[in-house]
Amino acid sequence: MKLSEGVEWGLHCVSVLAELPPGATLPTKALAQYHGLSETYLAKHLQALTNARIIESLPGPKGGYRLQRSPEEITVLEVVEAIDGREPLFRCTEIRQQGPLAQEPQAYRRPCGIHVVMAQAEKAWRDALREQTIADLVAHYQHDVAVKQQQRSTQWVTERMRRA
Amino acid sequence: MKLSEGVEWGLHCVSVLAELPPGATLPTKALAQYHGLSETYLAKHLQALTNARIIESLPGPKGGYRLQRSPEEITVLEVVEAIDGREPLFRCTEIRQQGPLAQEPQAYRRPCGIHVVMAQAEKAWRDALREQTIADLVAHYQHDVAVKQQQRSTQWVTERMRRA
DNA sequence: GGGCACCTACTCGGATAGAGCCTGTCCGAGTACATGCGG
DNA sequence: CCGCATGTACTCGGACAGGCTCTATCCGAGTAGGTGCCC
Repeated sequence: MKLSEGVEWGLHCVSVLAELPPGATLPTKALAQYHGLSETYLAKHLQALTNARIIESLPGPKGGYRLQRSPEEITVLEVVEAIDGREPLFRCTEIRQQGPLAQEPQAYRRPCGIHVVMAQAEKAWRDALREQTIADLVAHYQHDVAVKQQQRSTQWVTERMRRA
Repeated sequence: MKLSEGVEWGLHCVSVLAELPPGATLPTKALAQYHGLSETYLAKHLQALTNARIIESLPGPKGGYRLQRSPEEITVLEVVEAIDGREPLFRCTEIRQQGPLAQEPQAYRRPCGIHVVMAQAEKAWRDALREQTIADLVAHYQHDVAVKQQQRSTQWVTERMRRA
């Protein structure tokens, strides 16, 4: 089992969009070039982020993508779920109700113990992702990366962004 | 993303084996019938559990599977990793080092912030699974399921198990 | 000179093929017992 | 009657196809601006 690679792309791209001036947008082409990604495939994931109300798109020659909310209001979990889906990692198929020892359905009101354990672990995973926001990722980036490199990045983005 | 369905099978089967008398074994056929599963496909997962040193196999007509350690010493995480693999859910491909803004490799000594967040969440998930053992699952089962049903189950297994 | 209609270029959006992993299956290697024979 | 060799049935182990999701791509719908024409 592995997460979709698009999750990594989405988190990086949302982080880049978080550093844009208010209202400004950045087209798919620039976002793809920034990290050396496939433009067409990235477009698919940006579409998923749009459907999840995380980013919004402006069509047309001066169009592009920008955040729909402030970075503090977007959790990492939202981005992961938008791209990878909201279905649980572990899906209990209730095999305890199968086989020669199966009882009538009403005998299984108590949840399956294995299902409970897996759900608890999954909740811990989701909680950890929910505690971190895009703003935290940006702060981590600004703290770790050299100022000069950040200025290069800002200039590169500024040359390709479209103002509101 | 979803976990392999074999994880559910493996956890249920290991729980059944945990209730066997010491030294007794149960063949694949019985384990598959118990939950109404495909015998041949379940065999594949039991093989993975054998390679992971969780269960052990005795060949021959009186052969079968039994736990290699006591239920208290087998964590849920071990079973999950034995069947689903030990690779991390999120694999950072270091796309921050790609594109026109890439620096020399030595500039990336600090870990990627996104990678850190995903790894922390994954650790929370694994920790939660590591805290629970097969013995806990069995205890949950014995607490929730009616005694009469447990007796039916024990009898069914006893008729098909092989003594040491 | 000003306003308007048209055209072009660029962007996003959904629908369409290919690769890799999970699912499902089969047949062969090895073992314990039952059986029949020889002593 | 006892011991042994053989045959058989049953078990696990690894190698072999099919389906579905993720990966990757393309073309069409829509928009903003530029341009040329008309008033």
